[in-house]
Formats: sequence, C-alpha cells, structure tokens
Amino acid sequence: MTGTRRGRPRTPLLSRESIVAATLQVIDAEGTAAVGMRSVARALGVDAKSLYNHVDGKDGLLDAVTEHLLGGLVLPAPTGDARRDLRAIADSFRDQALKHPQAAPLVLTRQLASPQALAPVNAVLAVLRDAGAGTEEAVHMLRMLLATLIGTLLREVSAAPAFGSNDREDTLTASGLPALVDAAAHLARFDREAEYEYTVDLAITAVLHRLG
Amino acid sequence: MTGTRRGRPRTPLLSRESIVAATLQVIDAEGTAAVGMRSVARALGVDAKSLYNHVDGKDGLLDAVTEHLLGGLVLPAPTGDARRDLRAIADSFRDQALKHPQAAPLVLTRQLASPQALAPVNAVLAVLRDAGAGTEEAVHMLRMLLATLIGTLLREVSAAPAFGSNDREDTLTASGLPALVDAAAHLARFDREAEYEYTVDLAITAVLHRLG
DNA sequence: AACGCTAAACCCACACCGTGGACATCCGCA
DNA sequence: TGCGGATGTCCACGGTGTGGGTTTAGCGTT
Repeated sequence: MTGTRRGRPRTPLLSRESIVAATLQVIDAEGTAAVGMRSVARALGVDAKSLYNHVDGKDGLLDAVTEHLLGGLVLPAPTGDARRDLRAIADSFRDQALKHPQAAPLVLTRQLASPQALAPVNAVLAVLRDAGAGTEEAVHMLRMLLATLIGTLLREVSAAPAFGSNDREDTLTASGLPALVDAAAHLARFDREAEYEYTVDLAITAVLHRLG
Repeated sequence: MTGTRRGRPRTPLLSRESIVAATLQVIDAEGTAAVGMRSVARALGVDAKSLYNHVDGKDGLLDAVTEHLLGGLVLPAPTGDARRDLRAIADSFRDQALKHPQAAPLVLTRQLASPQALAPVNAVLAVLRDAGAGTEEAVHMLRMLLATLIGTLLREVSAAPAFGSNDREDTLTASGLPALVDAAAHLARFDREAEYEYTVDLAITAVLHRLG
C-alpha cells in the first residue's frame, strides 16, 4: 500500500489560485466561519501545512480571497454621464457581493492596498474629477459614497431571507415605541433591490447636487 | 489546603452584567479576537463553563455585549430642528463607537431586535416623520442614513492610527493610475473628525433636501 | 554528469478553543 | 424538613492555527 504521498510532487498540486478557488467554494457552501487551513486543505485533498507554501497563514488566505474578489470587479468604461457612471461602478460592487454573499463581509470589512483595491478607487475619483470636483473634494465624496455602499451591501447580504415572517412585525408592534409601531409593516419588509436602489441613488444625487 | 472552590457559592460570583463588563475590558485591551469563554472566565477568576449559566454560548456573549453598548446610547431630546436632531443621534452612535473602538464592529455588524436596538431606530423615525416624511419614505431614509453611518464608523474605527506615514502615499503614487496619483496626498491623510463630519452632513442634507 | 540548494509536499506535536456531561454545593420554597 | 433548581467546579472530546523537522523532486552551477 503506497497510499501516502511523500516529498515534492513531480507536478505541483497547489497554486495560489487553486487555493483561493477552493476557499471561495468553502465560503459559498458553508460560510466564512467554516474556513480553516484544515478544511480548505481537505477540500483540495492535501495536508494543511502545504497551504503555507502559497499563502501567509489564515489571515493571508483571507486576504488573498479578498484580493481575488476585488480583482473580479468589472469596471465599465465611463460614458461621461457622472450619475450613470457612478451607478455602474456601484452596481459592479453589488454584483460581485451578491455572487458570493457569504464572502461579501470580507471585501467590505478588510481594507487592502493592493492594485485590485486601487483600481475601483481610481475609477470613482476619475468620474468625480470629470464632473468638476476638486481633488480634496473628490476624496471626501469618494469616502462618503463608499461608506454608503458598504453600509447597504453589508445589510443586504446579511438580511435574513425569510424576512416576510410577521414574527418580526409582531416584535415591533409590541415594542410600544410609537414611531416604530407606526412603521412596523414597512420595517418588517426588506426588498433588497429597492433598498439598494433608493440608498445608492440618494447618495449619488447628494454628491452630484453638491457639485452644482 | 482548601484552595479550590466547589459547589454553589454563598454569594453569587457572576452576573450577566459583570460578565459583559469583563468581556468589554478584554475587547478594549486585546480586541474582539481575544474574546473567548476561557479568556473572559480567566479575567473573572472563574471556570469557563460557569459563564453558560448567565449567557448563551460565545455568540450569546457577544450579543449581550452588543446589547449593552446599544443601551449606552444617550439619545438627546428632539429640538424640532430635524438636521440638528438627526445629527445628535448620529453623534451619539459615534461617541459610543469611539469609546470602545475595538468593540464597534460588533455593534455595527450584528443586527439585534432587542429593545436597546429599537430605541434609536424609533428616534430616527420620529424625527423624520416630524420633518414631513411618509411612513414608507421614512423607513427608506432611515436605512440610507444607517448605511452611511455604519460605513463611516466602520472605516473610522479601523483606520490605522499612524496613517501619516508617507509610506502609503508612495504606494499610491507608484500605482500609475492617474486620478490616484493626483489625489495621493489627500488619500494618504485621514482626518477622522473631518471625514465623519463631511459624510454624515452630506447624507443628512440629502435626506432633508428630498423632503423638500 | 554530479553536486548542492531550494521548493513543495508530508507528519508529529503543542497549546488553545467551544462546549457536552457529570458532580458538588447552596438557596428558596413547600 | 426536604427537595428541586441555580450556580459553580472538573474532566474530556474533537476541533483550531501553526512551529519544527523530514522527505523528495526540480533547477542552476560547475
């Protein structure tokens, strides 16, 4: 029985990309909490310590995944219409977030300085500058837009899917707080699409309005 | 040597609040990653399993901390000036977040339905209704404001303190992306206060503007 | 062609984690 | 007076990240 592998294989079993891909599969299937050197290695049919040859520990692994997802953003070519362009960039973020909802908190939470993270920042700044913003103003606006986008997407990916249950509404009406019971019906519902639409549109409108 | 305690003590050693307080100390000192049944128990001079008598596992412990922090919000009495009132509520969030920066991600990330979480929601809705918003519109606006606030605070509490190093600026200028190198100097700096001010003001202005 | 050097895979081991289960002790109430 | 439940202890189990050492294969140099 020569079952166990030993020593360096003739052809490499692992690569940074294959590891990232496997990790993403684990995340999509079982959530970020299920990610671990051992579980990812198991998914690849490999010993846990082998991952260390391609990735800098667990944290480095998660960073690599984040980088990969940011790299997957497709930034559309600017049309010259600032509203449309900003919206397109935001949509690109959202698409990626919804493609891997379980992984979204990673991207939205960790801040990297990798080129993959820099490209979208550059895109937003370019649009804002074209729309007439000064350098410093553009940076402020970028941060405001990013904050709003991160906030909504974070909420959206972690919103319970079975939110229609009037369980939640009952809790609200039982609170006794007047403005709450009044809005209980609307608070209990959560239309992801509509909510994203409203929030992002309002933020972009605010920025463009300030630009005059 | 009767060193080891055994059986139920004459006077309770633990309480939900004492556990939450100890956990908060651990978080403030060593971050959320350092929180664990064992570490918190150690800080209290107690066995880990004892915590289970007052708290529902690790996740319940973190929920309890979140609840405690939300309960610490001081919501000022409304003045009737919507801008001022919304700003005051946001400031209250920020104060609490900066008081325990390491714990902030907890509050900003977990969504609870406890009364402590409901009170601020009610406050915001009340102000919006007073300012003339319809029920449904008020809920949308609430979510937009919350998203923006969460986004900025999340960034603010995790912004590296030694951000003044021109290390970061160099990375940016080296990226070659034109809008980035142009704004590198401003991107490298991060004035927490100014950034919060700008972002929250813009969001509130947007909401009030839409209300006419 | 033969040498080493390094990279890529393995296994063993350690300290730590969350928590299930069994036990001891004391409080409050019937 | 007695007894059930609350509170705290200890032991144990399977899991984690990773430090250290070992084996083998490929590559660059002489």
